[in-house]
Amino acid sequence: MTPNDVAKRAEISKETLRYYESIGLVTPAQRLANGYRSYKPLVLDELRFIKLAQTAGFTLNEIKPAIAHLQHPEPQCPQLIAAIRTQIDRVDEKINELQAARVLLNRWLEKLTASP
Amino acid sequence: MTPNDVAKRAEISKETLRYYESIGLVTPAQRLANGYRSYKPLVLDELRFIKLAQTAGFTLNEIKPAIAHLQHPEPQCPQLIAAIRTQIDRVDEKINELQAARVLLNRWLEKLTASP
DNA sequence: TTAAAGGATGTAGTTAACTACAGGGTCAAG
DNA sequence: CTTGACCCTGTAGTTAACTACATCCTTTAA
Repeated sequence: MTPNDVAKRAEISKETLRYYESIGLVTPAQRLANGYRSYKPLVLDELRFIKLAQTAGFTLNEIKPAIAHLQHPEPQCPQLIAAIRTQIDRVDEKINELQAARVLLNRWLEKLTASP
Repeated sequence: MTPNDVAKRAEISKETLRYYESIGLVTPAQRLANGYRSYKPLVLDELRFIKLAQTAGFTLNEIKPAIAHLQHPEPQCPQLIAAIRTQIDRVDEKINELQAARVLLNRWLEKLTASP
């Protein structure tokens, strides 16, 4: 796949794709004879994961090792399992925070829409 | 309250507090004869809200009008009510995204912990 | 064969949200 | 009457995550 294809499919810009590759976040594309990048479909999974992780509030630096582990799925790797568990905990924490925020917003709304 | 007090109570740095005031995010402190800042307790509510809104993924620019409305709670202000509803929707959206991320992480975990 | 579309590299600029000086003032305690 | 803990302003630096050039190369369609 060309950078353009990947960018369109993953709904990111080509520049961002290059940036991700430059910081070693996604697996680098292979190169054709002319030097053009050629991506494997795997990169789409990586990008999908990156997006999800970002909305989950993780930074690219935090996402990096997870992606790296994704590449080398040594079965039963206990570190990876622990890492995922940690990430799940952090997602849960974020969800709780958001729900707290939601409650607060709702309280306001009630105050404002209550009979004057 | 002194800047120090506020910072400690709100668990932010004095610099951040000054920064928030400088961009017009929180209600400015009154000044004593010597020029020192003196904050009203209200600022603590504002800071608490800012923290919540930030964890909810809102930027300071998005938070600003909400805070401003907080100051002038004209009863039945329909714009404020609409704004809060919008914010609630966005929080819900974020929660959904996080839950999707959680599902994905769990799937991975299951794959890895399944019988080899 | 040339023009458009896309590709490559390197570097510089941007935005958000802080964070850290530098250089000076105030004030209570000892 | 000085020391230490705060306070002030202004400005510059930092980090993350892009985003935008500038400059040059390759391939395909007309």
